[in-house]
Amino acid sequence: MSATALRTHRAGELSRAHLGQAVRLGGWVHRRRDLGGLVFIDLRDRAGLVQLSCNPDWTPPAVMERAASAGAETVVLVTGTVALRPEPARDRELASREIEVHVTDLEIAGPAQTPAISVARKDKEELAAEELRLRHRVLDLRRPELQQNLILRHRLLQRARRTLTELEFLEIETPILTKPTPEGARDYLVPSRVHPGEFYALPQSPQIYKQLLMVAGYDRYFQIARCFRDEDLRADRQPEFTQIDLEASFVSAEDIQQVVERILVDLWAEAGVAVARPFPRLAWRDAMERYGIDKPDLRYGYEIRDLTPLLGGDAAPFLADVRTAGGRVRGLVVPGGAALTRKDLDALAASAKEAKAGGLIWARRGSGAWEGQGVKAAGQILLDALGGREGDLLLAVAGPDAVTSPALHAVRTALTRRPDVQPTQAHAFTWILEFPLFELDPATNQQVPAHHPFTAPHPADRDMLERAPGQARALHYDAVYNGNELGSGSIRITEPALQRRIFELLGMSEAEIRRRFGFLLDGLAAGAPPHGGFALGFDRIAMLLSGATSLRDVIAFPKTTTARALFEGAPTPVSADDLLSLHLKRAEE
RNA sequence: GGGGCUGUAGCUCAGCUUGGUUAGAGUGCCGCACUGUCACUGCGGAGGUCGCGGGUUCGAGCCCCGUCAGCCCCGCCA
Repeated sequence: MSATALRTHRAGELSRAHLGQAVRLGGWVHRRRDLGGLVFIDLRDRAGLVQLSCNPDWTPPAVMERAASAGAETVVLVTGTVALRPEPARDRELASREIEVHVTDLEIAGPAQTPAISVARKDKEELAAEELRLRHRVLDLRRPELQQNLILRHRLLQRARRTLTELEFLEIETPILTKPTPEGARDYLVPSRVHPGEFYALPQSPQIYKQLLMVAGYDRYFQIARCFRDEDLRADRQPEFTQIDLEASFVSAEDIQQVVERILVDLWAEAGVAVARPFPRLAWRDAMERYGIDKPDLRYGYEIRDLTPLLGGDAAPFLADVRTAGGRVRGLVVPGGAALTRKDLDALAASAKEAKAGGLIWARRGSGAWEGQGVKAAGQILLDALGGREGDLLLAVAGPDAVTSPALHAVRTALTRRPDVQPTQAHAFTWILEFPLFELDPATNQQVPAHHPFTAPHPADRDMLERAPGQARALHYDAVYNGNELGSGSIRITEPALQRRIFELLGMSEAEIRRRFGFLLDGLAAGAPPHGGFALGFDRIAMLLSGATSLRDVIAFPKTTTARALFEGAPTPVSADDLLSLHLKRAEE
């Protein structure tokens, strides 16, 4: 399969099975070892490395000379014979260790300047600075690690396509030049040349299109969709990213979860990891109560408990104050945690304070005696009530849930990162169900959709929409893996009247609803089947499965944290003529 | 929008704490030698606007201010 007009094999494919065969290879000079009379070259291609052996016994003088002069990263075309290496010289490092290629001809096909960053790193040689790696991206992409990441990414994409196709999903593309929609993030806008003053937007997701495909009767849709959001970036966030986007008709939330579980199990299998189904399910409220976060890492224990009812009348006065103010005291038990040093405790307290907690209360039981801070009186009662044993540590935070949840999540995360802490399982998937339909935007004190405005309310909470919208649950579910949100989905609103009412609750006028979402409402009015769907963050999945720590290591040409492309140099200023033809004028400062 | 870290040879870094002779190391690069190496080895050599601008000082890689770039985090990302 790898044979072409110019080569018979890939270098990395050669093995003992090819002994004695005449081969022709094309690849890059990874390393060269010139012993004077002998020259060895490690030849690299996407399949791996093979050693080329140039020896006057089988290599003509002119070829010896060319081999000796081929610098790192030069592209060479090689003719030779696969041979067994001399016994003591067999290298255990290379996949093709037992064999080498006796070179009879070698041409320089693509001379290379001395590489600005090294592709063939020595043992322990540090990676070049990321800025240089991005600037010289072709060289960085030659590194076997990045090649492995992108090869795995390819296999994951193909596996997702195969699974979805087996499940009778149709891959349908949707527009990239689309209509600005008031989703959460800022849009990337594209000016129209033929319509002065008008703009397309790049899609933040194909959300409305996929719902309209359901209305159009396509039943099950998927797309490996590129999405664009003009927001500030992180290690796990790029301005353009890829989702495995899907939608299906005549389904319940459970149906969608089955499909997503199947995809995730197949993707993890593709990466060599077996995971069991079904995934555990956790209501959003319970996740917040037990872990303080809507994407808990279930590889670890340290569940959060409500200590408020356990506090007797002798509780410290400030705890009583918290209680009367409607807050609670919540905490967790660290088995064996009494061994933590004062410095460890200070570090944990710092993470709680960074999450805006007033402070971290602790109590520990050493050999018989109780020590503590803030809850001296209550510590023993609490630990006893929680089943804490000698050597255990109690950590607690007081205040409203909005304070204690993030603080205890931060404490719990800090605990799990301690080197002596072992996860109880390697791969912990979970579903988070029944998210709230709305949440309060702290900046504007306005009701905003927790997910997006097309999410259906929970049928049991339908009457709460008017009475207490903040209490209403949604048919919205997230897939969570080891504390990472992999994706999000929901059952959608299909009644035009209800969809209209949701828009109103979000503060939109009739005219605004018409202008922004008229095409969706018209679609729903055309006979909409019940439907719902999901979107998986594919880059993040590829990152987790390849063991990378940044999305940039699973994307061929990524952007920097300021959304710049250092390799090709985008964005870039355009000429006055270009602006003019787009009817644009640069705003004066 | 805010906070933090980093920026010295092609690359990776030391030097900065406490300002003072000619800014070092490893690697890469160039030259010479070398017939079984595999991080080849040995000898020799070239290579620096110390990110950029300004300031303090007799004197700045080092101190101060500003700025640019990369990375990490908060806000933001339905």
